[in-house]
Amino acid sequence: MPTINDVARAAGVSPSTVSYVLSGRRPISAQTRARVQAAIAELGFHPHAGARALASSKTNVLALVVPLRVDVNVPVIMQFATAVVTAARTHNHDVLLLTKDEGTSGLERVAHSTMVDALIVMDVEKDDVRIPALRRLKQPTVLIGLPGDPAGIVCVDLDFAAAAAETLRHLAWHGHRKIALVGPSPSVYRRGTSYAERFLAGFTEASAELGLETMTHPCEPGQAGVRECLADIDAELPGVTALVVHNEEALRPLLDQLRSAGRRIPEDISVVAVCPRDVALGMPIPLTSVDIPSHDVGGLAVETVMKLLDGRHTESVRLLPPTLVERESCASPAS
Amino acid sequence: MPTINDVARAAGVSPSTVSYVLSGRRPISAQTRARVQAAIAELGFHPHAGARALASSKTNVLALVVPLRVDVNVPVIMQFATAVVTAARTHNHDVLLLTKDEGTSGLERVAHSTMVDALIVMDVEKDDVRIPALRRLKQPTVLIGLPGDPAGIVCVDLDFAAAAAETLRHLAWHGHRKIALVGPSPSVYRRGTSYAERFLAGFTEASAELGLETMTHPCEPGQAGVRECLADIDAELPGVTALVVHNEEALRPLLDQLRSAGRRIPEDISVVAVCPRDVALGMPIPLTSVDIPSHDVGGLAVETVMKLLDGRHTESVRLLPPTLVERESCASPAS
DNA sequence: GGGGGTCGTCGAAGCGCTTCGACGAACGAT
DNA sequence: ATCGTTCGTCGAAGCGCTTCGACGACCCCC
Repeated sequence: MPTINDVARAAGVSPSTVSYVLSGRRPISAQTRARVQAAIAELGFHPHAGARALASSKTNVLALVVPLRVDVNVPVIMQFATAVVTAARTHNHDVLLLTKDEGTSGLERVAHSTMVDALIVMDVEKDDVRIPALRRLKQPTVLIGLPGDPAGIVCVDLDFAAAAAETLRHLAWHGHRKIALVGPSPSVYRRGTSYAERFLAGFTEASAELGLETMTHPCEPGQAGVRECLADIDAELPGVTALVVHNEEALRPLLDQLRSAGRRIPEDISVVAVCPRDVALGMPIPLTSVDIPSHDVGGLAVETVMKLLDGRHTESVRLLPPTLVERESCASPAS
Repeated sequence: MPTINDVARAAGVSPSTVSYVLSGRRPISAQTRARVQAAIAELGFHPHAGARALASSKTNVLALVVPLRVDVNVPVIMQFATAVVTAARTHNHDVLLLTKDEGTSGLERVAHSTMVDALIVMDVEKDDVRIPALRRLKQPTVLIGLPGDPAGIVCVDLDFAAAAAETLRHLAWHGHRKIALVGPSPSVYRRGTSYAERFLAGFTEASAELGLETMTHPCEPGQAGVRECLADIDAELPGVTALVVHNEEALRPLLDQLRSAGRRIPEDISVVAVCPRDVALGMPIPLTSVDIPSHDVGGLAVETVMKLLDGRHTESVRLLPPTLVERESCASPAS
């Protein structure tokens, strides 16, 4: 592996000049620059990342903390991750992958040992134990999600409360008055997962504002969970004409269940999903849905981190507005 | 951030002694070690990763290259990734996430700049353009998959040829003679994806050995693709009594399709899937399947990398034997 | 035509760690 | 007692890069 000294010698300049060619931090004459660049190309020189980090205190690496639980939506996580990696590369950064199960100590390890310049943390809970630790780090951090107390930490996410309101507005506009929310599994609520609570709160509030008759029900995974959930809904809110489904895994069995009960969509019951676009499109009937824009959120997280890294100011909480797209799962109730 | 010098001062020893306490590369008296460790704990010292990498030429970081295509099985990839990260951590390594779309240059970038000690590359194709580049790197590499010419590179994977044979043996044992393979989408074959070809070859060979009447058919994603695939199969191999499905995405629509055509599983038609265990279990009927042990393969990849890193020898191709587990989707044909 | 700037380049220091050689002390064997 | 070892520790060199201050050369303006 050639070093910067080899390049300098080959180009007949000093190592510092090579460095300045690379960084552009000082003016270098066109001829010199050309010679240096030729030498770099010829020798196949790549600066040593460790040496660079040591000298400049910059690693050009971001940490990305992903959950690896199974009850959480794998494709969504994957979309976030690829969005983050792709966006990071456009800013000349690489991504170090951490799993949530290392908890606080994992964050501290990579931060204290200066392996990364900044962190992006997914799957945030309401009273996330990692938050106090994150506040103490010298590296900037961006959360994907919204903890109970976001003070001192920058957060980005979809505006789930607005998303909930959006689904209800749409259904109300179609004329629905009795609407049930099929939520995530109870374990998600139990963990205090941020997006679940925000969606629930938005749903309840919008329901009151619109004067609707609604109920909410978590939904265990699997056929059995869905069956039970639907039964409870029918018992508690008889004559329900629309379902808002904020549970990607339940979606499929739920549609199956409705079909085998002879309830047609949208003739007998309307459904609005909250899920990634491709999931909504991959169902037997294309579902009217509020998109979960993993890609945008991931990209925004990276942009925000970059802003923080070069000291620019940024708002501390940034919630993306939801967009509902109409497909084929909503109609006016038969009445 | 305290440095090794701060620790040395606090413990009343020289920096090199602290280093030897950390690395254990020279004997240190119990008292000294205790004092040093106390100082480390008190100051919250973490060695600077860059400095360490520079001095020792070891980064304790692995690169993991994942595909980010959409036609490829997201949950499987995610399982690989988490298995790799988890296993890497047990060896005190972290994982840098690269996407396949950076191609050869991404590999060269992280390798030449000494960001990683070794690489693990997923989603290998038969004539993968990255292979020659990988051979040239000074860092050891482990492929998950099997290229056409694996010379000079270590590979680990499930033995897909054996897996195919296993499915046929099982179905033959049940008395099936007419069996069709529902394969991955044509684009997967077109790309020369290693596992698809190996499964196909194993299927064809075992079919001949067992004297079965079989056919194979790729399957486009989506309901339409499945419908077409089934129609072709019925046309080409009338009276087919069993299906081997090597296409995770097609699985669900395929079952739907069979059901709505009034073909019961396993009474009218048997199905063996090749997919991760949880996918097989998540279907309306628990499917008899050959497990794709992402977790084991990921773990094995890391173990292999570690072996290479400390100079131990390792076989150049390691294929895990498949295991078929019986569930409820196979029975003897009505005859 | 001399003073003040800017431009382009160099040299040296230093980032925080590992590692090698050296060296005194302690110890067992003769 | 003496010599050779092993044990435990230290000092210094160096890993490859960035960055700061310095310094000619050159240009512009009064």
